Parts: sequence; C-alpha cells; structure tokens
Amino acid sequence: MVPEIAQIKRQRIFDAALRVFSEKGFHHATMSEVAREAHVGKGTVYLYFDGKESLLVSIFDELVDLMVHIFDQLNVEGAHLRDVVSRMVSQDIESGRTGRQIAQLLAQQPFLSTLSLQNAKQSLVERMVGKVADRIQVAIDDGALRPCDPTLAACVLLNLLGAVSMYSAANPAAGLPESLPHIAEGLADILWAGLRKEDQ
Amino acid sequence: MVPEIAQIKRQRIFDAALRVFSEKGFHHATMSEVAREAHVGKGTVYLYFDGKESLLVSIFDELVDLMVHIFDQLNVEGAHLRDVVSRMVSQDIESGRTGRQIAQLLAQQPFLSTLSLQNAKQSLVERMVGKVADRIQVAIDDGALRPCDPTLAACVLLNLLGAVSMYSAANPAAGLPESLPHIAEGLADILWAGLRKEDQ
Amino acid sequence: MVPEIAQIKRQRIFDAALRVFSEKGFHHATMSEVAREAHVGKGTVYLYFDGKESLLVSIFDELVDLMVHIFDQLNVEGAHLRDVVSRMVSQDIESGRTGRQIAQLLAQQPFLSTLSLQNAKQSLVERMVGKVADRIQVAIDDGALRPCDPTLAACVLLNLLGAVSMYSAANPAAGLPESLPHIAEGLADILWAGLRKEDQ
Amino acid sequence: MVPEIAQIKRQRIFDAALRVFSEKGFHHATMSEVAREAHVGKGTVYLYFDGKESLLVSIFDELVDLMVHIFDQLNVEGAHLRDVVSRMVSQDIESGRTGRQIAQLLAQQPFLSTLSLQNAKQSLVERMVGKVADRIQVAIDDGALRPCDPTLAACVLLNLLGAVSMYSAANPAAGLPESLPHIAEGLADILWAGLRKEDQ
DNA sequence: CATGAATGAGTCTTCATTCAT
DNA sequence: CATGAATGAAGACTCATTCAT
Repeated sequence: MVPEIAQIKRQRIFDAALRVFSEKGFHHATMSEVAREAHVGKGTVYLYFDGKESLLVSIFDELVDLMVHIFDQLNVEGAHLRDVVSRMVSQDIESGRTGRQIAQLLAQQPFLSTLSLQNAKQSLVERMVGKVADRIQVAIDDGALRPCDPTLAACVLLNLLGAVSMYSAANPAAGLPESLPHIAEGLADILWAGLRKEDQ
Repeated sequence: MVPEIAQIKRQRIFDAALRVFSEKGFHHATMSEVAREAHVGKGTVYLYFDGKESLLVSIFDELVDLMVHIFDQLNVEGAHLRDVVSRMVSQDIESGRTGRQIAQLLAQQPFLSTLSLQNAKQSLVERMVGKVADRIQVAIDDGALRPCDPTLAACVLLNLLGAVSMYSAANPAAGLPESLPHIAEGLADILWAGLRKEDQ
Repeated sequence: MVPEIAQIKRQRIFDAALRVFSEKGFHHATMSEVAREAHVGKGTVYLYFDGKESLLVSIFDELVDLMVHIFDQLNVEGAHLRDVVSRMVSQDIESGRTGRQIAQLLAQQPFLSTLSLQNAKQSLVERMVGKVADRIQVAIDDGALRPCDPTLAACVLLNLLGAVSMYSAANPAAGLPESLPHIAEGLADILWAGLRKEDQ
Repeated sequence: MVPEIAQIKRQRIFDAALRVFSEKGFHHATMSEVAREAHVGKGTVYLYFDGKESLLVSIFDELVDLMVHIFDQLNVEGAHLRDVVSRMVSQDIESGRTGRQIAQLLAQQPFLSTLSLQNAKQSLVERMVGKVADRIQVAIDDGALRPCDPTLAACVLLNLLGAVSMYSAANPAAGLPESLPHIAEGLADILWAGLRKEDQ
C-alpha cells in the first residue's frame, strides 16, 4: 500500500481513539467503537497499534508533544504565560483537539495500572512535566516569574485543564463551547497572578 | 447486631475500598480485592453497600463532606486561605486519608459514565464546588480576595489536589510523605498569590 | 419447647414456603423471603427443614397427600369424577391452597434436576399418579369409565391444573378468582366426557 | 459472513439451548453448557442472542409457530382433531423436536417471572392459545365439536403435552420413544371424546 | 492488507447455608 | 432453641484479541 494511505489510516484510527477515549473514558470505550468511529475493521486497528493500551500510550505521547510544542511557541514568540494558558485551555490548538479532551485523558492516570502502562505513563509524565518545568525555570531566570519549584508550577499548570471539566460539571447551565473564553481568561488570570513576580 | 460493630465493619470496608480504588483505580479494582483488603467475605461487602458503584458514591460523598468540613473550619477560625489549602493538601485531616487518595479519586470523575453515577457525581460536584465557591465569594466580599468567578476559583482549588499526584509521579525521587509539606506550601503560595487582592 | 408450638412453627414455615414458591417460582424464591413471610429467623427454617429442596419435597409430599385425600373422598362418598375435578380446580380444599398454587408447583418438575430431588420427585409422581390411576382403574372396573390406560388418564387429570394458569394467562381480562367456577366446570366437563362410558 | 452459515450456527445454538433447557430446566441450565453443547465459545452465543432470556423467548416463539403450523395444517387438510393431537404428541414434526421438549418447556411458564419474560410469555401464550382457540371455534361452528369455551379447550389441548412427561416420569418402565404412539393415541382419544359432539 | 466472527478470561453479584451469640 | 451476620461457590455477561477468509 502507498505509505501515505497507511499514514492516513493510522491517523484516522488515532483520531477516533482520542475522541472515543475522551468521551467515554478509556475503560468504557471499546475497541469496536474505535474501529467503527474510524471506519475500519476491528482487526485493522491491530495492524497499526499493538492494542488498546498501546493506543492510549500513543495518545499520551502525542499530547505531550502538543504541550511541548505550545511551550516552544511560548519561548520562540516571547508570548506571555497568561496567553499560553489561555490558548491552551481555549484550545487555540490547530489540531482541533479540545483542552477538555486533553484534560480528561490526563485525568485517567490512576486507571493506567498495568505495569507496562505505568512505566510508559511515568516517562511521559516526566517528559511533559519536565519540559514545562524547564520553560518555567527559564521564565524564572528571566525574571518573568517569581522563584518557585518549577516542577510544582508545571503540575499546577497542567492540572488547570482538569478544572475546565469540573467547571462545566458544576455549572451545567453554562454550555461548554460558549463559556470557554471566560474559563480560559479566568484560569490564565489565576495562574499568572499566582506565578508572576510581584512587581510585574 | 450491635450498631457500633456494624459501623466499624462498614468503616473497614469503606477504608479498604478507598485504598484499593485509589491505588488501582475504580475500574481495575475488584470487589474481591476490596473484600480481601477489608478482611471480610465477598458477600459481606454487599451487606453494607449496594454494589461497586454505590461504594464509590459513598466515598465521593464522604470526601465532599470532608472538603466542606475543612472550609467550614476556615470560616469559623478565620483561617487564611493559604493555610487551608496547605492543610488540605498535606492531609491535615484527622481521618488519616491522604490528599493523594482524594486527588486520585476525584481525578476519576470523567470516567464515571454510568448513568446512576453520573447523577450522583453531578450533584456531589455541584455541592462541593458550590460550597467552596460560597466561601470564596465571602472572601471576595470581605476584600481578602480579588474579584473573580468564585466557581472557577473553587475548581482550581479542588484541582490542586490533582497536582499532588502528578508531582509525585514526575518527581519519583521525592518520596511523597516527606515532600508533602513542600508541595503543600508551594501550592498554597501559588493559589494564594493567584487569588488575593493585589495590596494584601 | 412444647411440641405443639414446634408443630405450629413448622406449619408456618411450610405455608410461607408454599405461598412464596407458588407466587415467585421455586428458583426465584429466596429462603430469606420464606423466613420473613413465616415471621421466623432465617436460621430457624433450617431447624425444621433440611434445606430449600427439602422444603419443596415436603410440599410435594403434602400435595400428593391432598390429591390422594380427594380421591379417597371420591370413593367413599361415591362422588362423581366430574365433581371431583371441579372441586379440585376450584380449590374446594379446606386447606385454602388454590388449585393454581398446586398447578404451578407441579409444573416445576423440569426444574428439579438435582439428583436427590430427581429421586424424590420420581417417587412422589409415581405415588401420586399411581394413587389416582388406582382410583380410575376402580372406576373403570365399576363401569363408570370406559376402558383406557388409567395411568395416562391420571396424568391428564393432574395436568388439567396446569390449564388453569394458562387460561388465566391467555385471558387476563377474566380475573382468576371470579372465573374459577367457570373454568372448573369446563374442565370437569371435558375430562368427564373424555373418560366416561359412552352410554353414561 | 455468508448468511446461510450464520443461520446454521444460530440454529445450532438454538437447538443446543432447546435441548439443554428441556433437560435441565431453564434455571439449572448454564450458558456455558449451551455453548459447549453447540460447540461454540461462550461469547458466540451472545452474538446470536441477546442473553439467556432472549434465547428462551426465541424458543417459545418458535414453539408457538410450530403449534400454529400444525393447526393450520389441520384446517387445510381437513384433518381430524384426534389425529392432530396424536401427531402433535407423537412429534409428527419435521424439525425433530420431541413433544417432551416442548411440554417441558411450556411447563416452565409459571416461573419466568422476570418482567421482560413475563411480557414476552404473555403475548406468546395469548397468540398460541388464541390461534388454537380460533380453530376450535371453527370446529364448533362446523358442528364437529360440542359448544364449549374454546379458549379453555385450547388450554387443555396444549397442556396435554405436559401429561406426556408426567406419564413417562410415572411409568419409567415404558421407555419414552417406544411408548409414544400409545400415549399419543390415548391422549387423542380422551380429548376427542371430551370435546366432540355426542352424536359424532 | 483488511475484515469481523469467534473466543474465553475476568468480574460483579446473588443467595443457600452455617455458626457464633 | 432462635437468630441473622457472614460466607463463597456459581453463573451471566463483556470485550480485548486472534485468525481464517
């Protein structure tokens, strides 16, 4: 088969998995549903991924890349941390994946109890948090942020995404797509105020 | 049977479930394991709880009560928000349940997709977030905090607990019990700085 | 304990079991329910009966005695077969147990698959059918019935009771208590016409 | 998959279920046993039927069709009621399913107390009894049978099948396959005599 | 390569039975 | 004797994974 087609099919499965896992949760999602959503046969999924857990690890992998990409942009473009958080939450993300999806997926950590996944998750979290922490460290060194444990700050930042889904759960009146800008600004404000140097 | 004994046994099962659910995640945990951990027969669990989901709802329920209790203490004693967050995270909680357990359990919310649980979760989250938001609103009215969406701030606060487990995952070198004071202070600092009035 | 009291308690359990087994079916009925219905503790049931199956065997036993008793009355009092069938169906039975209960219980035969019960059932059915067949043989010898396989006739007679519940199921409009006389007469007519000598 | 193959496999499961349910009774039968008997995996059964109860409902459904089919033949061919009963009992049925299986399954009716089954049974019994009753009504109108409640007569007729298994239980000496013609004739005689007009 | 029918390991849950009080 | 809390064996059902087509 033409490699490009294979790549497209793999991407279709990946996207379907991200969608289904996010909506139903990893354990409630079934491989059949992923296959159906991707418009491929059930067995085909196994041609591109080793199994359900491997699929999840791949998604984690990509999410980490996404995060890292965003923070790289922060550095390169000299963007404000405030705006980055805001963008992150409001899914200013070209891939079209919402912050809610990411948040829900990250929240799954406690469920990944198979040993192989534990290890994968471990290194992924380390990588992701590490990358974000590195950037925060730079910001601290630059005097943009006040001195603090950058790893801890990174964890807070990444967990802000979890606040999005909790907010929409606690506030069902506010439909999620509409209230996202408000949420994004609010979260960015809180985090920025919490981390900036006092005189900034 | 003597009510006290029944209460103790119920508590033993409750504690075992909290422990097992936190460690393995709700879906990977088995009722057999909960029973074994509680040193009771498999069927005994069903004498005290309606089923696996009911067990989880009970745990959620108690966690919410815990949160609410802490915030009530905040009000009564005029405690600083900073200290409350610190206490919450460092499990200044008489029951002996760690903040990590609470955080891990709360993180599972997006995955409780059974309808009965959805409803229970919905009302619990509303109650918990609502209570915390009320207190934050009071703090805003008192001039202790800067004006902001109190519901959003409450979500951030509650999600800080999630940062604890992520921090320990990203930083396995720092054993959790020992580094908890550091984490607690760091998180409290960030949230306090993020929410306080600028001139406080 | 005074023997009479024990006998009364045993009877209470027996009655409760007959009622519950008839209403819910043997397998859907629980021992807890039987105990509750009998107003005794769960363990008490096991003081008077060896277990659930033993309880059923006892009930079968009594039902057979009941049948035999009715047929003895037929002989002694010179009653017509027609009237006996009618009485049987319309529960002209002093014990207050309805023909429907008996029919439903008899219908359970296929469910009694434990070997010990198989044997018990075997002998009970033999005894019951045998007794009825004996009486029918006498009636044949007396010239009241036409020559036929008395065992087969006995089976038909005993299965008429099953027709009662099927009739009420097929005809839900006709409430069972009210339509019982009609059913009883109709069944008696059919069986009598089917078995009598032509010139009677 | 080729539809014919699927149909054959479904039939294999159906037959296995009919056999196992008849022999052990619905409740004592296990799905594992049905699967083993059908030479398929446990999960395969659930590809063709929604569950244990659905399997039973399907069987009921087919049995009713069988009954209705026989009675349709009665009309078309102008067959005698006597012969129809005889054929029914002696399993003059191309499908190879014995009257005993049918009888044993029908006898289980009172015990299907799950609500979903109750409804299914209700409509099936109504359909079956109704169809038979219709034919009997025609026979009455034609003057072949004496006036009587056709629904009641239909119930008696259908319950005759229950007499078959009772007869073989009460008379274990007479092996069932061999004595079936005798039973069939005897039952047909009784019913015919019980329902015909006196002068026929 | 692609498919989806088939599989069976793994879980929750029920309930007859026991036994300490 | 009476009780009912405790037990664990047993079974329906799901779903990740395989493999013949």
